[in-house]
Amino acid sequence: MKLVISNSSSVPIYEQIKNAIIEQIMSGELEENEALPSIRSLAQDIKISVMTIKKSYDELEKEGYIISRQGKGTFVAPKNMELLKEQKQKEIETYLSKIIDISHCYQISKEEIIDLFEFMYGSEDK
Amino acid sequence: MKLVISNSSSVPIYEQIKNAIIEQIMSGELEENEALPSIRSLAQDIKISVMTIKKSYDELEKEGYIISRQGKGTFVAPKNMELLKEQKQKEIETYLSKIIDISHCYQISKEEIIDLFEFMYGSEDK
DNA sequence: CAACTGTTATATATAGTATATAACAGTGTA
DNA sequence: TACACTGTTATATACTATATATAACAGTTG
Repeated sequence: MKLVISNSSSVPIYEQIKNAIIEQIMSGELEENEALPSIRSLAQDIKISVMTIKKSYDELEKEGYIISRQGKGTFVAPKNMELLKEQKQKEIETYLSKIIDISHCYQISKEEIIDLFEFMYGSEDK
Repeated sequence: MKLVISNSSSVPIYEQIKNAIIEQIMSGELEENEALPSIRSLAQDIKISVMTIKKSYDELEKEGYIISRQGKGTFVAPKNMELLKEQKQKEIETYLSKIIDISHCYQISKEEIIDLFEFMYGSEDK
């Protein structure tokens, strides 16, 4: 499993791992029922404490992305991705609404924001 | 001074105070050179530690919104339009960054978001 | 001097994050 | 059965951010 973790980021390591795994599940890189690396092997692989991996896996399980079975391993859960995507779309709408409020207030054009968005979209680390 | 502070919020209290004051400065509710409440009186008013108010004021001063004078008090800094613009720009960037994180994580394309933005931009009340 | 301002220092407490180590428990296989 | 994997739970330590409390210090004004 490929994971790029930054310990200088303000985003906690366990959350970086969590997000990276969600991303891989959403992209299909990790398929339904596929086994994730064991917490010990992943911990050793990316030089992170076992307990930190455990925390990531715990939250992923609580949110329904994966399923852990003692003695067997951890697996990608079957999931309705369309529903998840729609939920996240609503979250995006909330942020867009705030941006629109500000831009109206300060007469910032639609195009300016789209330009900024495209610039940031391209330059942000994945 | 009216301030609504939630101690259950994940946003630190000192930051809630900071944001509330910035908002009042930008809306004109607090005018240039107007005196802010003293750290002790504000602390007593909203039942918050003096040091927490101090931290809010310190950051506001460091960012150029207010000016503190030992023995005299704390005052709204002369308005700097560039500063205000930059503040709003940063706010927009924060929201865009969150949107980009989600879109990367959930495989939502740049175009989908731009389409959604343009639709919302046009249909929102002004 | 008294009563306000802000400033600085010290100490304590709690929560979140991260680590290390150890023991416990379930699964599969030689 | 013994072993080598899984995940689980518990304990301890450490660092940081946040928040509080208290005290002393310093400048301004009446």
